[in-house]
Amino acid sequence: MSSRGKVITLQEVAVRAGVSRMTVSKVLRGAGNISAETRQRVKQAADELGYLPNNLAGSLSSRKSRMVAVIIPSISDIVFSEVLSGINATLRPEGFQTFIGESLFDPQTETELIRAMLSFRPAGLLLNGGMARSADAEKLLTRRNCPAIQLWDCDGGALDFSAGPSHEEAGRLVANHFLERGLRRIAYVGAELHKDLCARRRYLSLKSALAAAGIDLLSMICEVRPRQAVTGRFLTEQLVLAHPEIEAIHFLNDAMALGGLSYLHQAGISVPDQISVIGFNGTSLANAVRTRLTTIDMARTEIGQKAAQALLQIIAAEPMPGVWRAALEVVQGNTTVPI
Amino acid sequence: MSSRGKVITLQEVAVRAGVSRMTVSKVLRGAGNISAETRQRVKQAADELGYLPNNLAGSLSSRKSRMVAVIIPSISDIVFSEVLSGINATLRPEGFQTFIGESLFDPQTETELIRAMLSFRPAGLLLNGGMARSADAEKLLTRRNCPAIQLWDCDGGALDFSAGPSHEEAGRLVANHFLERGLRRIAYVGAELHKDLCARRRYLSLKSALAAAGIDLLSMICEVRPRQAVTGRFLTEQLVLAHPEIEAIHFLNDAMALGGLSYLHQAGISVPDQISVIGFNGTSLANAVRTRLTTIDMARTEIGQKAAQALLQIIAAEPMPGVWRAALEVVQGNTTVPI
DNA sequence: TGCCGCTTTGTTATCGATAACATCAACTAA
DNA sequence: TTAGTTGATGTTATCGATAACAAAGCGGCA
Repeated sequence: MSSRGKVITLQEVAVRAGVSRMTVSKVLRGAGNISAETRQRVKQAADELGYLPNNLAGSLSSRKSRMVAVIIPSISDIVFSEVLSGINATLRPEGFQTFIGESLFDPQTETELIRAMLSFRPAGLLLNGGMARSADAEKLLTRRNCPAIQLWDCDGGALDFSAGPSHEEAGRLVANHFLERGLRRIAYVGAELHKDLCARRRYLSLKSALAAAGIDLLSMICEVRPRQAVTGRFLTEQLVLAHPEIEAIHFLNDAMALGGLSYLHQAGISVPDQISVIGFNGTSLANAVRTRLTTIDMARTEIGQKAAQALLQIIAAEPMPGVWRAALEVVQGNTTVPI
Repeated sequence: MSSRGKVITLQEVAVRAGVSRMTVSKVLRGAGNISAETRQRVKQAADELGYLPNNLAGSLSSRKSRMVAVIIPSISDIVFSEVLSGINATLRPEGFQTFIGESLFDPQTETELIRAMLSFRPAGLLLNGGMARSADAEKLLTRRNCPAIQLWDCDGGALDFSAGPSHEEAGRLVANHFLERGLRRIAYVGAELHKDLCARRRYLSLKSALAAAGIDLLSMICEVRPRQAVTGRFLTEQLVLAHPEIEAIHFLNDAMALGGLSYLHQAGISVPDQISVIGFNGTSLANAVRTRLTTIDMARTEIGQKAAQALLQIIAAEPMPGVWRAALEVVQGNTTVPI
């Protein structure tokens, strides 16, 4: 906070409008009964002085806030931008502002973010599920002073509500998709599963669904490279060289799948004739490039909406613990054969 | 802010540790001279009670804050995630937390975000350049109570510092790249230029550079569709059908370029033999799919770093208006012929 | 012995708003 | 006329921290 010019407070506005601080406060919040004439005078004074309310003082005093804290693992993940749209579309009309923090899947960073955001006494906290959470973070959440909601995972944990897909279901859908097409030599390509626990659950679910059908899933997982296209490409190369017999690959997400496809094409491996491919999270990109990737899609915007609606309800009334489960849909592209 | 349990304040910690509020405050901030023994006792008390500082009160009283507000147009734009990494990498070690707001290129939303963030009296404000800014927003920025820095555009406006590429230069680079290869029937494909003023400047710069060479740029611009792959695909189709003579296309960004390439491939148009293509913003994706897109790259992380460093300096000392200009580099892919 | 200065801790006055209640005028109803 | 309402505005006491200064304890040194 640098010292540029004098800070305008309610007091200055009050003096200029010839009323008390309290009256100015009421006018600007639209509270209480104030005559039209006074209201007009106050507004004009505030405008002329360029008054900017100090939320620190306001929220401290009223113990209320219109700020909603959202903490997501990665802002570059296309996934979250759609969830966020849903959140904003629901909260902004109600006068709430969302402030976003990015944890980069790092528990330490997430903990500090939770602490920083809670210390501003927000109206609500929206957190991403499927992250390894530190003990400190858990403790902070226990002592939180606002409702907290889990996003991106319908398995709610200890929070007040959760909205997202079932990652177990996603794994099973992939298994079925491959099995229905008679594919049996199946591989999984992923990265950073120790960070992205949702992806990990999909992986484990796929693995056990296949195991139930007597199939052993081959895994190509790298914990140190990012969950991105380049990594998908690299791991696919490793996979194909080591296991040329593979018939199908499921990738952690669409970005990695696109990377993998780029290698398969270059290596002259035909998709889906020789190898079938499924990604996760239908993104606009996945359907606009040459290959239309078979993927699993869901209503991401709606996840955000449901989460925000739940938050509003919890703020208004009291309880409403619960879950909203996002429907998953396999989008048939041309990287697996249609049935 | 819901009423779950009693809120723990400095007072409760002080009582439990058998000291005054002030002592607790000093211990937890690491300020003043406090004996090791007292420090230990206070820390333990705070920990046992699960004390969470109230930043509203703290910042109000000290008129200092460790929060930095960042407002970006779109979190899904891969571009900003890298800039943000640079910002966080620089600010977090100094104990600052960044809170992000998303404006979606909407001036009204941006204005409300600026207002909301400034009303929390942040230590600094990082804004994206190249947005149409409302009069209210300008007024807020004039009366701001913290340093403000412009990102993503080295043309700083009225702010304290700016870090980013020169979009004029980018347009010229594209023009030269095409001209050097003897291409003369050139088109531009973009969207939402009334919102993304940086893109608009690149476009205008390209257009005038070509005009200087006696070439009339053909424009395919849609103001209502999003700046994404699907739009790139759609507009490219329109373009090619209406103007089959086109030899080169520059796209607003890599995502749109990938969409366009997908159409060109499907239509059996060979790249770069029949049509050369250049995108903007080398993204990891652009280099991992089948086609290696020729694009313009820059050190995005460094933009964030420079902006954050400038902020720290301005916070510490007083002045330091200035500019940091990000170097641009044409990355040769296989969508234009090498020279 | 008494004054000085250092370390450690406490006191008091804010920061800039809002909640809750008080006040006062005008007006209504009995 | 007089009490009772209602509407419009002001007063006082917080909210939970920190700044700035005051005070107490202690040893050193002339």
